[in-house]
Amino acid sequence: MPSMTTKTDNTVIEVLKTFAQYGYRKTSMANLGEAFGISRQALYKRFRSKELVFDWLVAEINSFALSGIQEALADTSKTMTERLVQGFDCWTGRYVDILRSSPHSAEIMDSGIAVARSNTEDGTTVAEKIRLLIARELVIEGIVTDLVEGERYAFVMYMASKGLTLSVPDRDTYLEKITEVVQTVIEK
Amino acid sequence: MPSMTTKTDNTVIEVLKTFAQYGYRKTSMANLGEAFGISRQALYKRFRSKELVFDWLVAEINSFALSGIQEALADTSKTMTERLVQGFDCWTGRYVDILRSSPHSAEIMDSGIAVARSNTEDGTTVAEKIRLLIARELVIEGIVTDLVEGERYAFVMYMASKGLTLSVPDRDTYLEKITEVVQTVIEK
DNA sequence: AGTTTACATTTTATATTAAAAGTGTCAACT
DNA sequence: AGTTGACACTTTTAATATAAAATGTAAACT
Repeated sequence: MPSMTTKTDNTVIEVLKTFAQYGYRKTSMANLGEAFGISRQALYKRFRSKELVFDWLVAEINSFALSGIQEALADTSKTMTERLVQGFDCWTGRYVDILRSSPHSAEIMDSGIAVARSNTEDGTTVAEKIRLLIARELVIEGIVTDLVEGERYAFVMYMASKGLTLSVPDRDTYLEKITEVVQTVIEK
Repeated sequence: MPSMTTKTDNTVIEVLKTFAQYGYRKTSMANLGEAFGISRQALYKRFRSKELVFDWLVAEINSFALSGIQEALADTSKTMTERLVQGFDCWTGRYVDILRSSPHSAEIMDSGIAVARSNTEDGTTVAEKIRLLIARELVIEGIVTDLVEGERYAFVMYMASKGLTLSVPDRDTYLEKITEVVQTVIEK
C-alpha cells in the first residue's frame, strides 16, 4: 500500500464511512465535523456546504487512486499481476468493505461517479487516465504489442473489477478474485 | 436471437418493465394484470400474490438466459465471439435498456439476485451453470486447454458484463463493449 | 486553526387524522 | 380462460399541525 498518500487518508475513510452510514441526504455537517475530528462551525470554515465536502471527498479518492496506481505500477520488484492487483485495490478494493456494509452504497457511488465524470483538467475522466497508465505499463512489459491492445486489456480488467464490487462480500474476497481476473487477462 | 423461447417473452418484458417502472413495492396486482394483458382478478387465478409473480418472472428470465446461451453456443456457423456475445445478450444485455431507464433498477436487481441465488434443482446458481456451459464450449473449440481455465475465462467475461451494465447507457453500447471484452479474453 | 455559545431561518421528523388505493376472494356471466 | 361488479378488510397516501434538527453566520475566546 502507498505510504506517501496515506497521511491524510484516515479522514477520507472516516468521511466516506459517514456518507455511507447515513446516506448523502441524511448526513449533516455535524456528522461530517465528527468524521474530520473538528466541530461543525470549524468545518464551515473549510467548506461552505456539504456538497463541497463531498466534492473534496471524490477528489481525494480519485487522487489516491491515481497516485496509488502509479506507485503500484512503478514497483518493478513485484510481478505484473501483483502490481496490478495492488493498483486495483487502491482504486476500488479498499472501499469494498465500507460500501458493501452500507445500504446507501448505490446512492453514494452514483453521486461519486457523477462528480468523477468531468473531474480532471484535460476533460478526461480518472478512469480513462488510469486505463492509459495501465496500458502503457503493459506495453513496456511486453505483455501487449501496442497501446490500443493495452487499453482493451485495461478496459476488461476495469469492468471486471466493477462487476466484482457488486458480487463480492468483502475486500479480501475482492483481492482474491481480482487476482484471478488479472492473471487470466495478462498471463497468456 | 433465440426463436423458440421468444414466444412467451413479450409478457416477461412487460412484467419486468412494470416492476422497473413502479419499483417492486409500489407495483400493484392491477399493474401486473395490465402487463399480462388480463384483469386483476384473472391474475389472482394464476398467482396467489405479487411475490409469486416476481418469482415467476425471475424463473422466466433465468430459463431464457439458460436456453439462450445454449442456443447461441450451439450455432457453429458463427464465430465464437459472435456466439458468446449473443449469449451474453440473452443473459443480461436485453434488459439493459429497461433497467437503465428505471430509477428502481438497483432494487429490482437486488430482489432478483436474491431469488436467483438458490434457484436450480441441484443447488447451483444459474450463473454457475452458465459459466460451466461457456467453459465447456471454450474447451471444445480449443480456446482453452481445460475446464478450470475455461471457467476462469467465463468468470472474467461475466464480471466484465456485470460491470458494463453499470457503465453503459443502452443495449447497443452494451453489445459493442461486450464484443470488445469477449474478443480481448478469447482471441489471443 | 480551532473552540464555544448564540441566533434567525429553513428543512426535516413526527403524530394525527381522513380519504384513497390495494388485497384477496366471491359469484354470475362470455 | 377470461370478463365484470361487489365485498370486507388492510395498507398507503395526503393533509395538517407541531416539534425537532440542521443550516449558515457571527462574535468572543484558547
